[in-house]
Amino acid sequence: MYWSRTLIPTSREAPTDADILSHKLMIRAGLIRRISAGVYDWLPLGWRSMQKINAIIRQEMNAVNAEEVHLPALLPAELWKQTGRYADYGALLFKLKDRKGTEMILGPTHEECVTELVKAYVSSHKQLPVTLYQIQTKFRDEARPRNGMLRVREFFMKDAYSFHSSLESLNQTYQDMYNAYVKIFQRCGIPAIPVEAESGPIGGDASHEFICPCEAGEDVIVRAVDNSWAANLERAGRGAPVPDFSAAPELPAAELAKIKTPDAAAVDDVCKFLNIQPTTMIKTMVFRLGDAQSGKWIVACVRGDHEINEAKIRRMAGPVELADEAAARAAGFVIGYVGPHIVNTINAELIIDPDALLIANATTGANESHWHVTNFNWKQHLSPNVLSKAIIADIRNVTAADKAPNGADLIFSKGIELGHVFKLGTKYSDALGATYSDDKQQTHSIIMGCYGIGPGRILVGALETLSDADGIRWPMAIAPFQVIITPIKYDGQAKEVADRLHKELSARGIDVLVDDRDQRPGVKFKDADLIGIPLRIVLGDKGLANGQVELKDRSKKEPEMVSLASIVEHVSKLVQA
RNA sequence: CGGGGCGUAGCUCAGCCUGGCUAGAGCGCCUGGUUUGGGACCAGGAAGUCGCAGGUUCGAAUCCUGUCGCCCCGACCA
Repeated sequence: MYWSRTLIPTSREAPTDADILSHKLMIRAGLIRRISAGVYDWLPLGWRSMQKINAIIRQEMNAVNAEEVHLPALLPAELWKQTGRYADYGALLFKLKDRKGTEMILGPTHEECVTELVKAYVSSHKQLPVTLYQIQTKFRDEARPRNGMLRVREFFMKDAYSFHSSLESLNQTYQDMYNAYVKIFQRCGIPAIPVEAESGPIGGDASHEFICPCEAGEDVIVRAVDNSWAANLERAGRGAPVPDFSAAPELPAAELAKIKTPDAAAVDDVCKFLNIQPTTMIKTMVFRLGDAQSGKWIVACVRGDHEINEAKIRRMAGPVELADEAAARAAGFVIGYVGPHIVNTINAELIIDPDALLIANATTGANESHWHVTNFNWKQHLSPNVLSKAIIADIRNVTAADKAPNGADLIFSKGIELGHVFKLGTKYSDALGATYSDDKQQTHSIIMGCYGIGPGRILVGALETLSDADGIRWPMAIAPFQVIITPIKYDGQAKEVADRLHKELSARGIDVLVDDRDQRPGVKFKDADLIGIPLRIVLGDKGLANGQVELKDRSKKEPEMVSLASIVEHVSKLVQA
């Protein structure tokens, strides 16, 4: 391709609304253009990279016997109502109606759709396992699109779905996919760490995320310093075992002492006011499981310096949400000043984090506005009935004071979620009635797995982790062009040579861009660095007079001189490498 | 959804507070010339519904009201 014939709108300045590095570079290098919040055009350069990423994904999916399909983005809402996800996704779903008034949605993912497909045609264990995948645009009406291509409303996603008649088969495919993911990210040339992950609203019981570590990322991951273990913060468990109730301190009976704490609801405020440490406080939060009528209250307690992990509470208690403040107040919870002993008088499930259990003579809310209590002890101040039903469980985020399962210290870092593999089980096949008959004519729900990758995020991850002050540095495998030919002046012998090299390299399957613009050399060099093509061949009069051209690796400081006679061979080798 | 900020030329922004000539600059773009190995220079030029609607006023980019769009922070740590 010739620069003058395509559309590569580079710019010296990034728009002010671009915040993170990858976003600035994507705009400046002319990869994308925003058309609306969280919706982007892919320009030729960006699209070339996306296609290369997708090609790698396809190859690795095909290699593990996954077969590509194309499913519609426009889906009947009814299908989603059957699995309950129409409600679960809520405002995140793009909803619309057709001319007849039928409710439709734009698919944010395709479990329902693909399960429906398999249900229609698969009925025997002999047809299983089967794995289908697709790469296409998905839609989510994000509350706040942000960070350029990182959180968008329309985006590409590769999602694969596997269907099985046994857990062994699911586990095998899960492992194949996991391995395929490792290969995909390696081939794309970007770092990706597999971490244990929460399966989230998608359901299921086991999952891993692949995280590209970088500051722009929205996820927090926890790793052992010796790399023996890594997990999403949502999922990361305390290294130490969970004790039972007998671990609570035994103390001589003491009265709860009320202390006035005017306007000090937050732990930090109380500590400042009373001059105590957060580690001596019990933080109590109220959650709600289910709706207003049939639901129940959940009271969760952690040590004052710890953060409650809602995902952990959900995992053990069901789909809880932080209580609506007004509703909780109406029920008698003095939000801001709740103490665990509230469960003596209000019927609620009590969940206690082990570290909160171990505090002796704790300070906590008095269940009365602007009052706290001290000398709180679990065994003394909870009624025996409540005490016998209380649950001790890990319900907090791990901290730097915790250890990995093998005892190693922990490192916390941010990262971009590139991909996610889940074992789904039968959530969707149950809901939609996707079943098979086994060899004894018994009917079972098909067991499923699902495996997603965000190709756009691979691109973002590459820019975030590999760029330098001059611009992008594409890994060879996903570079929009592998070679850029920069004639100092596109004229005379340089023009002849540029055209010939373009032809010869292209014939070898190499993607070549010739900068044929009538620009000063400085402009061409700056642009070449900005768009980050891995190899640059510079054609200057002096070199050509001696049968030499200059070869510059984007990631190296100095260029090398190569004879014109051998440049095609030389470059071909570098591209293949 | 809550809070904050911003919409003026393709891009970055000034002008607005305190209303008043024909709405400006830099980059980019077009023409001509000089240049040509790391974002050149000279001369000339094109390009703006000042987001949109309404209002106040003799007069609105500027003040008021509404509305749309965009960006940032927050949206569980009581």
